[in-house]
Amino acid sequence: MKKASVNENRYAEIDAFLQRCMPFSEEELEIFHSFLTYQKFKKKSILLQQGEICKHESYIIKGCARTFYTDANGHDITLLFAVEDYWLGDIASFYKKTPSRFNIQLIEDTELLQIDYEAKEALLEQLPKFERVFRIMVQNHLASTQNRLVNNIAFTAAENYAAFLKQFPNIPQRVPQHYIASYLGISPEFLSKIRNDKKAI
Amino acid sequence: MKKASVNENRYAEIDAFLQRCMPFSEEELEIFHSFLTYQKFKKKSILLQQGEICKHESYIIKGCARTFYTDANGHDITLLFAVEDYWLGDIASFYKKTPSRFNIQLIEDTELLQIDYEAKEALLEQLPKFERVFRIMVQNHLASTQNRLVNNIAFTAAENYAAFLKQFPNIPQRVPQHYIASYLGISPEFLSKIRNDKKAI
DNA sequence: CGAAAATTTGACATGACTCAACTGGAGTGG
DNA sequence: CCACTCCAGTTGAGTCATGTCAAATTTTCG
Repeated sequence: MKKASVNENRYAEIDAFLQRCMPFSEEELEIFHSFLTYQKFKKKSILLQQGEICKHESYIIKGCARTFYTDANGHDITLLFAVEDYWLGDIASFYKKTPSRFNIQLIEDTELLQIDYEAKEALLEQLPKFERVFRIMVQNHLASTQNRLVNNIAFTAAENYAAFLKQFPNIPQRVPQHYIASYLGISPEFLSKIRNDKKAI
Repeated sequence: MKKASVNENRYAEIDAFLQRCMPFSEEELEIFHSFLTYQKFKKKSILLQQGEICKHESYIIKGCARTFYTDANGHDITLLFAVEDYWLGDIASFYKKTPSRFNIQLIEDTELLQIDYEAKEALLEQLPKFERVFRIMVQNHLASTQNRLVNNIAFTAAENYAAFLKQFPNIPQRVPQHYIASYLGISPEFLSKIRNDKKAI
């Protein structure tokens, strides 16, 4: 009895996520759940490695991860810090089965709900409504990536850092500072100096 | 007779565009066409102004445009050069009816097929297959925006310029050089210097 | 507690910007 | 069709933002 209720809870957040896009019946949600796999991973696990095919899209129930690109000199560029209620994956790799452009690494112990390509296609076949859910998700992701691109070009590192703190006030407590530098596209040393300058004012 | 065939031709490219996503019947295509509006615009027209609501998504049959953000200092950042077979719009503004983040300006006389919000929703209602088409379009757009973000951070301006020439070999003949600088996120003077250095080698 | 990792700090190097002056071509009105 | 203007592109000097490298310090975690 108790166990069953724990298992149901597993889907509470993702169901709420869906309902924010459009209404779903209990039955539809249950079909949806049947395509998902629940997985726990330890902190520092690599969920996806640059160059490999991205096999899953993953919804974060609990935990924290970052998606990043490693360039030829071994420098990272962080594309995303993902926490509860975010999705992880390299969309291009997942759909085209091309080598992934990014790494995904867990920053905390993390619980995921995963869906693989075949399951996702089957879900979309059975419940075409989900096309719209995923379209909306991607649209939002695109809009925020466009904003980042513009900000990165238009503003100084200090301005971008201030905007980051405002937009993600809870991220700095959860991720090391040099990852934030890598998100902003600056060196860790320079971020340290920015923080110091700010304190002085 | 002749006129009819000209009108049909109007849809040749966009139909091919769709068929590259998934198969469509003649009938489905005709329904699709019925939601589109054909429009011609003069060079230098402003299709969308930052701050206004984006009322249409526009497919380019013929012509050239750029999407750009103007920052507080009046500097432009070009997000996209769009030519034949591209779509234009500010996706966030279009769906959420929020003020547009970007300007869209035509660089050449341009022929478009446009769809507005109501028409798009009606199309999706009538032919839910289109959810998938638009999802795929947005996914591709997201993937290329992610790549741009990474390149912008990871590479020097000279490297990004070389990559741009490789990826879009025909754009430089169609758009002024300072727009390319604005796409790369550098000053026009600096692009000029990069070009000069390159010649010297 | 000790080792390893993260952060800070400072000196120096460099990529990219600004400003101003100059050149050259394209469009326009007389 | 010429003369004029205006905008795009180039060039150079000086400056600023940010990077690199190395060393010192602090924090984290086994």
